Amino acid sequence: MQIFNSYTGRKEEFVPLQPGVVRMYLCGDTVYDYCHMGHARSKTAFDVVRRYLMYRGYKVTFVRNITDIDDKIIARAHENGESVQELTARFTKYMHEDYDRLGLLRPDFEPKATEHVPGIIAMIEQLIAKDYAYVASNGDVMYSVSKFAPYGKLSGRQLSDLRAGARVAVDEAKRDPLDFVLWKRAKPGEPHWSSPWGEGRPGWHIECSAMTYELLGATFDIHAGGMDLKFPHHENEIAQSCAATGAGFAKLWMHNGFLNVDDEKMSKSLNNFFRIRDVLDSPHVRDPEVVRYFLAASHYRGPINYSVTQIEQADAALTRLYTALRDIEPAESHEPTAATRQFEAAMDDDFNTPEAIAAVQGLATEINRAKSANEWGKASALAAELKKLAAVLGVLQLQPEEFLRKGRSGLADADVERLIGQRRAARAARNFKESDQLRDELARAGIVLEDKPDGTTTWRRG
RNA sequence: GGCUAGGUGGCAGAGUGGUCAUGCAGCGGCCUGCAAAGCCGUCUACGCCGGUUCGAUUCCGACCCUAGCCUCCA
Repeated sequence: MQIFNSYTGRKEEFVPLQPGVVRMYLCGDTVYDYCHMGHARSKTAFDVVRRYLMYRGYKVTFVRNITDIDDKIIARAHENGESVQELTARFTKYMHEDYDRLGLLRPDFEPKATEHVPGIIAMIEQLIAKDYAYVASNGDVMYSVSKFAPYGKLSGRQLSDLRAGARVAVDEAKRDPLDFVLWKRAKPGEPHWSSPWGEGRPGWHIECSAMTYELLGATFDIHAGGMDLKFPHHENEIAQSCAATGAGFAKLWMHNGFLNVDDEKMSKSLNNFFRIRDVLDSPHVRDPEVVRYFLAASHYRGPINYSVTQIEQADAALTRLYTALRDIEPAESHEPTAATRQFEAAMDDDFNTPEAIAAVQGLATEINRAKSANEWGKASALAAELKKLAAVLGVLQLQPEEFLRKGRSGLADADVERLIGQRRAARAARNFKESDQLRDELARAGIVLEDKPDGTTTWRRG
């Protein structure tokens, strides 16, 4: 299996540190607001990575953190007139709701920054002892970037370039403008923990270093996150962890591309911001699997453009798969066909989900051919294969009729059945004028009818 | 300004030194009372200019354009 390593900029053969076991860390969210589609993209991309590693027989330990203390959280809690705990508990709950709806497998560990303060303090003490960190004049503890020679390697930057491009106002307390905060002295009224440097709280970057160390060890297999975290967050994690432990930290770095809207980054200021729950509740999304299909239809490292058109295309493509599975009972077991080989080859090549989807769609065509030829045993075996592969992408987990009849448009199921009954009577009487009128009426309500050779009629929401 | 990705047919989106991506949409056919679904067939491509090559969308160089990062951010 080849995986693109952001650290080296190359595809590399994946060899876990321990045979058969993969330890993986994904940067989670800061819980001060609802999760948006960008979060969905990143989490779904690595959910697919995790599922495929499991499909390949690895035992995967998957850690995704929750940042439940930082400047934005404190500011938002203050605005809302609620405590930090109330705010973060609420948005953690919403996050779980959204991620569960998206069908993300729950992490094996979901550490919170506030529950790992002792480990954070211990690591900062290590860094000070090894002279990688210092207590600044304002009482904050800073990481001294210039002490860590490989700084900038992950993001391909030179310290000199960074300094030249720095647009940050120079902080008097820092010895170098690129130094970053490990421990922040608490201002009055802010949440705080006792430390050797007085009452304060952790900086943002240190939590991931401390929590990976505690849960996965000094070195582990895969560290993943969004492109935007590459610098400075992941660069800083490397600096902290390697300096503190003297070991190698993550063996492989994976970064997902952005989710854009109208070819621009999604942002609140551009008013092109989409929450996960609003998208899942929108009329174009009959089921969250549509969103998963949309996300899997692009490669995880490239940019992806969110639009209603894209969602509709994903719905059409997924509808095709479910349509193929209609009227078939998937077999208990099956022999893998060329589609499985194509799927695995695609996924083995840095998780090429678009190519994997091509294999899945090809399988749907094979099923339809088998059905046309009345080869039901073959269709049944292929259906089992299709469902198994699709499960890696997190789709095709519903009963076909359940998916196809979902949707917000149109009539209640009972009304649909009643009108179909009337139409059946009209057709039996060869009153095609009336039967076509009934079909048109249903079509206007978003119901698509399909007459089968045996005289029965099935329906779906279009 | 520095750094990083990318520019593929009507739309979306893979990939490859010379033969098919895939889905949707279009067109022709089969099926159907007519449709729908399905099947068969089929048309629209590889930013621009050079170079390497028997042959480049694919390799190399220049150029143009787009997005992202350099500041919290998936």
